[in-house]
Amino acid sequence: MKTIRPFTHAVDRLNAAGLRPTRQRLALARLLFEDGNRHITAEQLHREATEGGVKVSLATVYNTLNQFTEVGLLREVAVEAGRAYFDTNATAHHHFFNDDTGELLDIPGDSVVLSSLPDVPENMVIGAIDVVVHIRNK
Amino acid sequence: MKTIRPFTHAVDRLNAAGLRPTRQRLALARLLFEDGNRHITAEQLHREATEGGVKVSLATVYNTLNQFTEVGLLREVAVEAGRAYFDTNATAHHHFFNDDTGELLDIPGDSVVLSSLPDVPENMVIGAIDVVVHIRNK
DNA sequence: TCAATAATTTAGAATGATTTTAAAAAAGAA
DNA sequence: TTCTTTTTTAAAATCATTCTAAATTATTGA
Repeated sequence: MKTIRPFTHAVDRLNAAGLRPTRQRLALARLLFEDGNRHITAEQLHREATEGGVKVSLATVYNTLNQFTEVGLLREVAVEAGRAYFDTNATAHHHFFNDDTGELLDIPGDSVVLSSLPDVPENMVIGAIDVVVHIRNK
Repeated sequence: MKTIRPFTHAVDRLNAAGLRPTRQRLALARLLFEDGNRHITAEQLHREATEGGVKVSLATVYNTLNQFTEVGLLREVAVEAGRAYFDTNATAHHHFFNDDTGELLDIPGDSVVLSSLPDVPENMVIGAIDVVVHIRNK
């Protein structure tokens, strides 16, 4: 029996996105996508790559995260001024943010629902809607 | 006829918050609170003060915004990595963010309602809930 | 295969926002 | 006043991120 696993391989994702599968991009894509959903900063990903023996510069990590975001492989989440988080789940969903630890967490499924939407100012359209639920230790 | 206007005077706000009403804090409090709700960055407030003839350093503007936030006179809103916005409406409410202009706007009244809340992870409590509706020109 | 061309990576400099430092100035208490 | 504490400040330091220009790598076409 064979399970359908779209984009199992990093190289497929890159090809589908029209990005050349370079050594660095492949290695970063593997770290990002091969192990379920992740929430990560550029520094964190760079450290992880370096510790895993992948030689890649911090500038390339930034470039790559931004490129992946542009083509829709990642979503950038704003939770704190000063730090950018990237989420490997690019579909619409919301987040817990642990104010104590700085950890970002998906809010599962539809457990947050916006029951009404505001009137949007004249000549404007709604893009993304971000809900961040700040949590801390009891 | 006399309208009840709590905290009309900056000095009252500072006293109530236990902050010494220094020249700088008073001037900044007036700019922030005497003219309806505002959404402002440190740089913006510093420029406004300077242009208005108030001599205050950028470091003091940062200090003051952080102190006001600590005592609950302001609320910090995270909409974009890299820039901190401060909102003079410290009560629970939500925001439009204009991705084109970087302008932050209150969403009026109860026009956004969260109809259900997610289960919070073990031993954690919910703090603030931030809803940011990104908008852009049609 | 071998240039020629184009895209990518990189180290390091530059930028922008914010914080820290240590000293001077201002405020409150005695 | 004078003493003590708090606040302000300029300047340096820090942190995240982007830019630059050169070196490397990938792709294309003969």
